[in-house]
Amino acid sequence: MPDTIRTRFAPSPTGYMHIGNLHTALFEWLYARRYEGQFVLRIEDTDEARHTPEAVGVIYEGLRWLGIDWDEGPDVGGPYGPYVQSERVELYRSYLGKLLEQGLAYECYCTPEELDQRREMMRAQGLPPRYDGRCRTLTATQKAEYCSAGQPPCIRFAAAETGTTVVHDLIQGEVPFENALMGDPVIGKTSGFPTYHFAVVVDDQLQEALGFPTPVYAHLPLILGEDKSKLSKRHGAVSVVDYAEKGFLPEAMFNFLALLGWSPGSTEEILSREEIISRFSLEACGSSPSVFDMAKAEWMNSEYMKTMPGEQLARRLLPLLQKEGLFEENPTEERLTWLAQVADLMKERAPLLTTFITWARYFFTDDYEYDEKARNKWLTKPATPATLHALAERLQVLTDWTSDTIEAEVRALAEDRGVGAGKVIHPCRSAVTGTTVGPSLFHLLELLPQETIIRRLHRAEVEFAEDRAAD
RNA sequence: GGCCCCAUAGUCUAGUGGUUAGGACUCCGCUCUUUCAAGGCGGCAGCACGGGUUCGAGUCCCGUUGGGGCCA
Repeated sequence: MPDTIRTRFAPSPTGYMHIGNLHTALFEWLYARRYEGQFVLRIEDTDEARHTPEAVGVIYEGLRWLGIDWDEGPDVGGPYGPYVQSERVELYRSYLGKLLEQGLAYECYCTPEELDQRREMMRAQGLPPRYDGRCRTLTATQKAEYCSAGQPPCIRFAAAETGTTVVHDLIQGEVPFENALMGDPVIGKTSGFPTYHFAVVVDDQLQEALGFPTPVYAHLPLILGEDKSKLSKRHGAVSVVDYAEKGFLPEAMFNFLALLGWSPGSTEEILSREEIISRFSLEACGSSPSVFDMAKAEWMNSEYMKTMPGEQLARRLLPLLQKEGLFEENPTEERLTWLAQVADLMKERAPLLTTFITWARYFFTDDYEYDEKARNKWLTKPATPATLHALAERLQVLTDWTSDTIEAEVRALAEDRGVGAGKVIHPCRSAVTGTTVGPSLFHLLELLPQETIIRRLHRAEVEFAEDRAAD
């Protein structure tokens, strides 16, 4: 075991960040933090065709969203830079050259068509389709011929043809590979770029050349979709921004992902970031893939929302509300305090920030729908318009707008009419919020301006009185 | 197709030879409340299969099946 743990996360900048990649990054980060080592970010963009600066930004954002920081990386630098592979091509080229010189690699002039054809033949014969190594033994004259024909070679590694290579993996155990089964892998493309595999190996092994111990691998199990196949785009939301946009709190996602493939060894489920770091270990990581269960992820998110102070929750809600046009761009301190009160009142219910906003819409606008249950069960009842009218008249004259005074009026009205309080409460809730569910009615009324409530009561009174007249 | 890894309820998992197999999500009841989408209480449901080893196997070994990964 090396004295200093160094873990590396090496994503390709593909323009979006998969939640499975984030899971991998999290575990590597946890391991580094647990043992006070370094977490290194390296961008693997040797696939020249597809890297853009924005795509690298997506990776940064995904990691930052979850609260993962890196000790070395393209933007922060570090002693073993550069940390973007495309900036290291000269380095890889020099290693390719070295291998060629030593006869450990050779130039291969086979065309993709020829290779395909031969693979097909081998398959037809029931043989494993692997490169037959024919270019290994090309003579100088043959090479010259190909060259003059203008055909650029790729470079292959002359792999051992017998024996077994054993890779030690901290999670998967000893993983032996039969050398005979593997063809000579391409390590340099015809374009002169190194292949992904070669670059990775050079980068990892370079640490050894620089006096670090041989890198040790730990292959984490993958995340699967609900149908148990590898999580991919067709499973719907898989990119990190999708979860952020859905309204997941990063701390909840952190907790949830940590528990996917790792267990603290107890029955605790809600664990803080610090607890997770201090209790993390590779031994406690499972080695079988696990399914991403959205229902449980939402449950965990709701747990975090419930325990979060309203003030803090309000800050998370604010940008989403503004985006929906439900909140002003430059709110006053007073308005933020009010939002915190709304958050406290509603946070028991919603599983996500977005559902919170949907469910709490009536706090921010008069523009909400009456849902089916509110209409059928209360609003269209014959007595309702009169009840709403009477309630509005009583509430209108209140000089002190608090849940207590409101409750007193509501109950007094019910008593006057000789009905249970529910006969006033339910129509009122339906009229003022458009729905039959929600928090304590008197507390929610208290948080809305008196005139807003009066207006909404009258509006519903008129609308449903007319409704019946039209029938 | 070859090689490797894995296998506890629908899902995430605890469990390292002797447990009534524990927890959580989901689902379903009941209950409280002015409502539930919240709270409280309860329930359904699991060691993939077949052989061994052992006094005794979820736990160890072999095979089968299934899933996943890597290679091509």
